[in-house]
Amino acid sequence: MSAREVPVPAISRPTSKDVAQEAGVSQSTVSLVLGGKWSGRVSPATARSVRDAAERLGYRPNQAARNLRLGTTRTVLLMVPTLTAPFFGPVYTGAARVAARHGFGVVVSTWPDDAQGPADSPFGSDEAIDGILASSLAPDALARFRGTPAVMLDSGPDGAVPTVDFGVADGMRAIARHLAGLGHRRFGHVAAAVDQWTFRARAAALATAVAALPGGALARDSCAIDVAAAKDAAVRLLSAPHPPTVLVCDDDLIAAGAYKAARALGLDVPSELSVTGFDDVLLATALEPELTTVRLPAEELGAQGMTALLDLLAGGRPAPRVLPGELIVRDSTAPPRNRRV
Amino acid sequence: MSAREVPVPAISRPTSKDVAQEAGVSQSTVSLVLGGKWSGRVSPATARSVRDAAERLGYRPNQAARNLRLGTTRTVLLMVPTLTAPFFGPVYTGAARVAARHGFGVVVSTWPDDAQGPADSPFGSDEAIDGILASSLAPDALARFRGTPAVMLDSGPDGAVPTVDFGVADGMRAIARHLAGLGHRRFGHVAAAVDQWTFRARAAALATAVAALPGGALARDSCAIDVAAAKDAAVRLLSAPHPPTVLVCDDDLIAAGAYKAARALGLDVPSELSVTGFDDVLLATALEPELTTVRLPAEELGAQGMTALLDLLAGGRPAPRVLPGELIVRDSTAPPRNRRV
DNA sequence: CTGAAAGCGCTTACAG
DNA sequence: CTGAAAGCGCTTACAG
Repeated sequence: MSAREVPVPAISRPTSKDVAQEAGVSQSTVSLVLGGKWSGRVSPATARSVRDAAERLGYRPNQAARNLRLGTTRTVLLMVPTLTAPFFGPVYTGAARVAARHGFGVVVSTWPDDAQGPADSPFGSDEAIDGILASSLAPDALARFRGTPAVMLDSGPDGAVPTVDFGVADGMRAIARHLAGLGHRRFGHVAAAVDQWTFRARAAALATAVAALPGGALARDSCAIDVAAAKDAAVRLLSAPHPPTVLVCDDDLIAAGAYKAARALGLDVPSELSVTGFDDVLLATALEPELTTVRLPAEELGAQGMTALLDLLAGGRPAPRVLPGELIVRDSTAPPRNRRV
Repeated sequence: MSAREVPVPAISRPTSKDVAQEAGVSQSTVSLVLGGKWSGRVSPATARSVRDAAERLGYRPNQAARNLRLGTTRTVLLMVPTLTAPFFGPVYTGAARVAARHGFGVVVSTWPDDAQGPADSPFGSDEAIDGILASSLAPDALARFRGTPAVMLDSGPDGAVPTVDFGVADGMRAIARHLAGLGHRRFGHVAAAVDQWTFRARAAALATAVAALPGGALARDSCAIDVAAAKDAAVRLLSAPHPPTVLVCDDDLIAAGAYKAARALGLDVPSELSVTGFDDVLLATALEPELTTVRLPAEELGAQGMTALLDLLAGGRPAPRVLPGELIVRDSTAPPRNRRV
């Protein structure tokens, strides 16, 4: 060994060419075999030797080359309003599970708070995606993505784009029915002050249900999806001349705020005030008393949405889907009791 | 127009070749200009005309081609134990924010529950990543990624891999100090039954702090990070002959379980039992009374981790970082009161 | 200051 | 049943 020897080349991953050489076949054969398109075109013996060679070398295809050749990225963008709300973790999980099964990856992006320039686009590798899954977006948030195959989640029916939604109206009706059955007539709606289809649908369903109830009355106040803001809104509702006997909340987190309002006002839940939530996130069972709410299958939303998007990408025309919510009765609802006004 | 005309080609995105033609220059010039490497090599006038042409055509470079040529994917994998825990949303958010600023995307993967075969690998596009950010993992979970640049988050110091951690021991000491100052001597530790560095560090710090306290006594029970399991563990601790006057919980969710145990046993928090949490997730202020806990800067963990990984990818050797937690005193802790045993 | 050419690693007609 | 060749859209030496 002399000091003059050539520098060792950097270790690099084996390519299909290396596998071909190792197996003593051509690159085409390797591609056919490893791509699963060999039957009837390559002899079983050759196929086996290719597989063995690939295994020996630890070969893994270069995705960038594959993508370039195929004109696809096998990556999908999931766009959500925020990742800090406990609701979106499961949505991602469901979407990623289905995607992985088809060799797709999922990148998440949160919708930028401000309409920043495209230079500050939420995803660095701009446009390196095959499709987009947009969840719980404001009305025309999708506008700037025209051209990219998209499926909308939890954003309401749309003529132009395939959708997957929750049956929130049914869920709200189930709450109203449960409460009416308990004897409630004076409802307070602590609504989320968020311009999304799902909240408009909840408000409309509740209003209709209460209106259909003999003697039914509904007061509404709205707030950000935030414990402190919800507490304030609930206090306002409960301080009215003829206060509601139940607070129907648009979200479990808002219900937590309603609990605080009740406590501040010296009202026991549920004997003096019933409270309901929506979503059934972890918080619902962490609260005391445990919260009556509507369970929304968030993971299923992600999974079904991804299934629809994959279908769309394959040239299909997926039908709109609605996933039913489920009323979960726990300990925060009870018959109303007369209360000093 | 005859019925024989050739079918219109599918609309396809413009390439750098199209831009070159539009601007009347070569593809090389386009690449130089758009890649920002033109100064001193291309005349300002030419550069301008290239930019204009790109703008007119709405050109956006094909990432797959770029990746193939450059041998990089500009994608990083964030691996977390679960996405349903409220802690990881912010970690992702912080990581993605820094990544986007450098033109990188972030794919998330949850560590598979079971050691499934590589065929069922968590990420579909196996290996289409430049690096990996692994958060809160069990000891040798990273083993199968040897070869890929990695940074470990919240997994404890490691000789081989750059790390970013929380100062959990300091946080636990701050809790112990706060409690000791209030007069507590009999501590109960509701520990997370999870084999992660962070929990071992918390347990060790608490044990040391209590041992250093004159008259200090510590009992420990452990449970899954789950409200119901935590309640059971707390009940066990509180049913001992000389029960603790405070329950130090490894997680805010566990603290919620402790609240339930207190309620079931008829103990008022904080007058008859103090409770502390860890993390400061949303739940901490949703509970009644609001929880004294240690805030862990989760988003900052993601951001610092990504910064370290980018540094590593650029050939640097990032130093280990420790992010301090902050004791947040709320209403769940008070001086102990004698209690019938 | 600018262009022609090579090559990243795949997949897929096409020829044999 | 198998191989040689083209080409996806970039970037970067290299020549001029």
